[in-house]
Amino acid sequence: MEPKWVSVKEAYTMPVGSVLTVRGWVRSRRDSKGISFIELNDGSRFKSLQIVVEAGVVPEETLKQVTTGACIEATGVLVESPAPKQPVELKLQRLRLFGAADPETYPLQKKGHTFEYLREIAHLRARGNTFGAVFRVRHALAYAIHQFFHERGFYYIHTPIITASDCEGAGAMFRVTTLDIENPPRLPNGAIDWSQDFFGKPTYLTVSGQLEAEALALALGKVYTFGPTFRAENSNTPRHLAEFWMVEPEMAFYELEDNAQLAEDFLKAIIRYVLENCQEDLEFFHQRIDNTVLETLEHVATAPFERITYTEAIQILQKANRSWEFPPVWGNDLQTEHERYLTEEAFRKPVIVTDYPRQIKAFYMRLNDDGQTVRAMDVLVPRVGEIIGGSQREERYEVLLQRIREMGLREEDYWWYLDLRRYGSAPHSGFGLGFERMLMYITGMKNIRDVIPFPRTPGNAEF
RNA sequence: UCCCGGGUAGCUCAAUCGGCAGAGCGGGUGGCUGUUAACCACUAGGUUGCAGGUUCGAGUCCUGCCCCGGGAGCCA
Repeated sequence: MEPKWVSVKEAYTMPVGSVLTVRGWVRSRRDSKGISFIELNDGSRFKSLQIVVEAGVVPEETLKQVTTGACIEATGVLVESPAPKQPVELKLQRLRLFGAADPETYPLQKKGHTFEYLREIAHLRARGNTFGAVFRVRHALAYAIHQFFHERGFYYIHTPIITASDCEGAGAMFRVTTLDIENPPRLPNGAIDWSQDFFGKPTYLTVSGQLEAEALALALGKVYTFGPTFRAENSNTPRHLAEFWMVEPEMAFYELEDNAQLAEDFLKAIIRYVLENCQEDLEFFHQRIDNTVLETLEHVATAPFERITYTEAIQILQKANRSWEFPPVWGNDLQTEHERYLTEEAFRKPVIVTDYPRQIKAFYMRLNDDGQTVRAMDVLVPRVGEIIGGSQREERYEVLLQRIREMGLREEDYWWYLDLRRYGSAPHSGFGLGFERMLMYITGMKNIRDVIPFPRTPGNAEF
């Protein structure tokens, strides 16, 4: 009978004496006289499995090809390791080479590389410690998000990727077209005739599924989306991507306070899940990437978030004994330096800021009775800044219509969105979480391009 | 898009005032009975981002462009 093929992760749980087969990629090989050691990693966990090759077990020509990056199958007996660095190791009986990796050209070395360099070889970087850990945590976080909402009675819905509304105010959009851009059909006046395009009108990649999610929330009660989102802004920062993933819950009958409470419970729950299920990877991030990660996560998972209004935030900033590049003034949006001060210095924990001036927020946010502020909320966290943005939505038809008009938006583009207020309207709220920003926060990674497998940024769509 | 900083061997970096382009790691060869970023010896490896200019002479100075990073804006 063939020995059982197991993952490295499974191998570590099997009893000494088991005969088994593992398959994976060689991290390194160390030779001594008459004995070789292979570090084999298959991505199933952070730790590799040490394979011991005694003289004569493998032909020398084969062993020579077992270099960093090569893919092999190893069959042998699990034995206790005499060395302290690993409890068990695999004493090799049979080796099969799936794919060699020419050491003269293989771009990954045993030793560390800069993240900038690894971005140029994104197709290979997941084979290293850091990116293997990032992508395992990425999976765990996605799973935790679905689990959180499912357990609370939310439905996972899918909103369109292609949209015709270009006026949500969330930034520049990517156009989607099948027209011949060298020679588009034109109207008599020379303008491009979009009625001949695939959808009969100009279309774009979505910047948010929120408006459609509201429609579903006003039928199913509690829903959420978790999908790709696109922004064509020429943003060149460690916190922005042109293509990123966003989680957007939307709840009927939730007011702003319920929304904020959900956001806090949500962040705490998904952090707790990762703390409990990704210990080995998190320890790596703590040791090698950011030595504050573990305390920060433990703290956020337990300590209550701070809640202040925008007006209170401005007062705190104005009283702060320090100089600002942009002095805080009521009516202006909070600058990055302001957000960082609030969350990193004033409170040293996540802060939920609510009730922003109406002029600086989107048309769909519910107007407060003061007529000056809207029921918006941003969740700010140390180092990353704004990680969640949300609001209670304006459910009053007349007020919403007036807001659309005063923002200079075209009423006819929002006919169905207004319909939701015309027929069976209800108070409702929701928010958006930047999935990659959450991953940055959890892993301590400093650049958003290093928490997504193949980042899309201005000038870069390789891979 | 704006403001800074950078681009030299496969990788990470050094090169004084403008004067012979170097090191560590990685690779190759050999050695070493249990290694852990193994170790020891030897060895190969260069269009100094691209295009011009100044100069007896440019990695170094000047101009333009490209790319990368940090900060800002926009936002999640």
